[in-house]
Amino acid sequence: MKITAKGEYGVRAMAMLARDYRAGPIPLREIAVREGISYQFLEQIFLPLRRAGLIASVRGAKGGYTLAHPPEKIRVGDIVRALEGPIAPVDCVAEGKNNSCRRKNICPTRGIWEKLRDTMSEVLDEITLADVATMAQKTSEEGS
Amino acid sequence: MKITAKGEYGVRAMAMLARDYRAGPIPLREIAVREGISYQFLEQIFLPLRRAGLIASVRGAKGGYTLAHPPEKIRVGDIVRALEGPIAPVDCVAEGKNNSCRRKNICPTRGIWEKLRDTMSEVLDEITLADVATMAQKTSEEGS
DNA sequence: GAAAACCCGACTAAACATATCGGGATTATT
DNA sequence: AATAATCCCGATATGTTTAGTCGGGTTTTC
Repeated sequence: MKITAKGEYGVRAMAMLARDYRAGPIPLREIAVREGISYQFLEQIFLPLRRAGLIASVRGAKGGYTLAHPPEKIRVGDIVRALEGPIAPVDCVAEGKNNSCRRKNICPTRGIWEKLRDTMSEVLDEITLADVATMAQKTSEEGS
Repeated sequence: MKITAKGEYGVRAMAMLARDYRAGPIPLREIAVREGISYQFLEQIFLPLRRAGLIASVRGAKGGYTLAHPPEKIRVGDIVRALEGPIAPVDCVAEGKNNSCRRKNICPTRGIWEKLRDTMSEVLDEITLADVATMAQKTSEEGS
């Protein structure tokens, strides 16, 4: 019932891009150092994020990555889906895979997983990167 | 973001025990056959369920398993926790592991996972085995 | 005492997660 | 034009987890 390191790192990295939005592209190496994540592993994470249209890249010297949209337009659910695939507690109720399970009509537990899937999606789609930035703000104030 | 086969099979098997509650102990072999699950794998699943006090076993010939409590007293969340451990999308916010993460106060993403964890717990704890039996009833009526 | 059933640790093959490696392509700066 | 910074990306390696098997034990009924 866990997301992978890719998902976790991806959300953290995107949160950083959100914080520094409009500051020009940030090189991946810097993100890796600041978050304490392997540079080469982060590369693997940013590839699908770019292909999903969540980030934009600038190649060459002085290049790096920026959010492809303002933070309030990017939902945590988008990031998780790009890195982990469709949200689903069990395969047979995966988002976008409707009606494929042949036991659909006789499976007594299907309803559980559908409800769980929908709730998980809702939570992750309700939270945008702008919200994450705000939450971080609040947390560090409390923390001091 | 998926539960394992143990969790899925466990919930299915418990749903069957709920349906046949008060019919005397059901042998594991029968459950395995009826659900199409390997008998030896099911054994591995029923051990933690018993240790968690969710099922009662009767040894010897004519033995088998029954729910340890009425279906309406057993929550799907109990089953999942017994088989998968604490509910948590990431380790650092695992149920029962409060305050252990040292980045707790500076982590901008912690709030996401806490909210997701709480919502997942709520959903799974809201559904009892009695509800699952009812849902199955409804589903098969629609299906025909 | 034989058969039915639970009990339970140890093992294994395959899949998955978490990286690392090696090099190529693009662009800013000098 | 050369250099350095940076993204691009397939292949490989390593470790862990999952899903399932094996082999034997214990308890109880008939």
